[in-house]
Amino acid sequence: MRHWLMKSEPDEFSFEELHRRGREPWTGVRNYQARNFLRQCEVGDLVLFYHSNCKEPGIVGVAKISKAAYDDPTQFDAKSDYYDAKASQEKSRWSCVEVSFHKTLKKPFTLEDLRTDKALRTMLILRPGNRLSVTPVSAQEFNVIAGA
DNA sequence: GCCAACGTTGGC
DNA sequence: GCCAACGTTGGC
Repeated sequence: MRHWLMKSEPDEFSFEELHRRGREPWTGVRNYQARNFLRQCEVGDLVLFYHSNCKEPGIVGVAKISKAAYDDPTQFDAKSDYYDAKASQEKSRWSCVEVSFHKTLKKPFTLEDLRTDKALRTMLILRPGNRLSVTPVSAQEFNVIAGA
């Protein structure tokens, strides 16, 4: 089993919203590196859910991959913000997964906490200019943040 | 709203 | 294939 970190702007889609809905297709990823990570996701993998672009950026909960990668339907939808004119049903460019609510952290693990913890120095999310919305996380890093 | 650090696009 | 221009992300 692998572990991941996924970013979302709470104004767009928050962890609380995922809690209410139970499960949600993770669509709209339009970066090749992030897409390739999505394609490596397997059912049962655990996901750190990170809130970005907000008052207190950080990890607020854990989600679980409930469906492995499939063609992101928003790429074919001309009305979608994520429409990609260069994609077609025959030539899909983008993938999505489905995530499910797993658990809420008792206390958010803030960006400041991430930077302070020596065991987390190597996390991709902390690299300057890292803007990937999906990144792999080691089991050790995962456990530091979300407990055993 | 600013700006650094990217990724993408397209002319050549 | 190079690279300048442009767009986006995300912390502050």
